Amino acid sequence: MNEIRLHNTLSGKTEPFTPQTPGEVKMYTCGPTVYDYAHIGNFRTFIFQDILRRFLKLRGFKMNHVMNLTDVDDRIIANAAAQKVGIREYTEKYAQAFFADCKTLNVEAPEYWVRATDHIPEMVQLIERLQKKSFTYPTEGSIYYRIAKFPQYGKLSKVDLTGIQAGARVDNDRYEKESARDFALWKAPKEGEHFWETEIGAGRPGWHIECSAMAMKYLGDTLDIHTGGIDLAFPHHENEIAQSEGATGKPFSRYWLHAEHLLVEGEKMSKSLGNFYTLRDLFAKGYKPSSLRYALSSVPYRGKLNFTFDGLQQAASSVERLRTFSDRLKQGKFPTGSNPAMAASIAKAANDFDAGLSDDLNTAVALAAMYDFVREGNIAMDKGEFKQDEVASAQKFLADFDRVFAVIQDDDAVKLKALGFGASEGELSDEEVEKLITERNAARARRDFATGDRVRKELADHGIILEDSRDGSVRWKRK
RNA sequence: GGCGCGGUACCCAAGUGGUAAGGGAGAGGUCUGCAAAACCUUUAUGCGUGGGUUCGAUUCCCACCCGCGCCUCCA
Repeated sequence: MNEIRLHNTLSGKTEPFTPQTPGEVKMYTCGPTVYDYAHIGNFRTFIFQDILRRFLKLRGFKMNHVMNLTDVDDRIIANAAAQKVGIREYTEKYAQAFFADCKTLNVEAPEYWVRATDHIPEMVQLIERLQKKSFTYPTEGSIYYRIAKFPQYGKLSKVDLTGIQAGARVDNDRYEKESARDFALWKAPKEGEHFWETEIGAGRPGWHIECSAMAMKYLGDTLDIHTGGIDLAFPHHENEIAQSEGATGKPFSRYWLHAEHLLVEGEKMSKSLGNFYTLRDLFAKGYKPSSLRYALSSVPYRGKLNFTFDGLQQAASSVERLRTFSDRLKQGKFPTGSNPAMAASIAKAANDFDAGLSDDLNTAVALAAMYDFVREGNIAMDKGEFKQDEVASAQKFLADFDRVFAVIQDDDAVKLKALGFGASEGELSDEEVEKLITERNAARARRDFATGDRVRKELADHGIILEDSRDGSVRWKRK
């Protein structure tokens, strides 16, 4: 067990991680705004936080993890109005799609999924607390946060407020603010917009207040870890800090972790460049969920990830290598006895794996540890030197690996089918495959290789790959 | 302009003051009836460029070039 170290945006340093309560981690993740399907950039961040929570769980921590769905904002209000449906109805579709996408990518459900619109009273209460402490001021029915009252503002993102003039308008907000950086806690209703009637007036919440209110409701005043995409550090997280710490006077989160963005083919992903992808776009092109998960998790979270289709293909090959080895371990017949060298190799790999992830989730190093073991394991198996006594510990290591990376277990076809992909016509059933393999074996037994190869070709045309092994048995898999 | 990130082989990518992990791809080979899988060899005397510090730098310092992000909604 290596010391877990995480890079804290707050300090700008990589620090040893210890939760407030031993053995238990209070974590909050800024989830998606459900106004559309989530894209691969979103999932880079969500897979990062998933790997973090999975690793912490592997290390024995009990997770108390909250993830929100922002289901009220300008885009949602505008889109729902355009479609003449309520915002709940509008967002429900995308919320369900998001859950399905998470499931498809093996992004674990947090302990709590929370929605902004289910927590209006909590937000109102928090705003009232801030009002009592003079952190707010009203303007034309809206309520703003007075940043001048919170001197530490900027400590997370290191923004420098000098030069921002009071009263300046830096956006097209039509309400008057005392200072340009002041932000809305509560927005007065606009004509025809959805609004809530509350103790602090009619209106709807500003964007930042939901996270403060929900995080503190479920996790208490001080969280252990708060995660999100790098773009959220400012202003979203900075504002969360201002709101929460303004109200409680206590640190809001002890560690802040931010995932870098991804690029697509070296460029910023954007709809206008035509390089904007949702999961469904990729699955429709025939890529597998496991390939995407691998591609998005193999580059450590703090660096930019250049997403390319070539990279997706490479990821598919890498996953295949792991799966082939895993199958070999499962199906192989190993000689009795033990092999101390192999036992040592497994132990070293397991430790290197843990050391990699412990070092601020260095997934590249963790993967390298696995591949080192795969190579050594294959060599030993080829020589018949992989013994029964090591099977259990090897499988344990693979299982632990997959508790974090979650790519070895092969259920891509099932996942795709659930989303309505795959299941291409002409797909062979397992029985049909087995029948053809039997046919081929018979042909090979009488050294009729022409027939045997014809059957193999037929199977290949249906996406079935055969592997003849030395003992005469045949392994097969779907491409 | 302010703050920040990055530039390592064909591609992805880790990394350290002492001479470059791992994966993918290509080439050759072993095994195989042939494949597939696996394994072996091979592909950076060099880690954006130019200086400096040092016995020694890819790793530290300075300058410069290039790409990118945030500063306004954004994972």
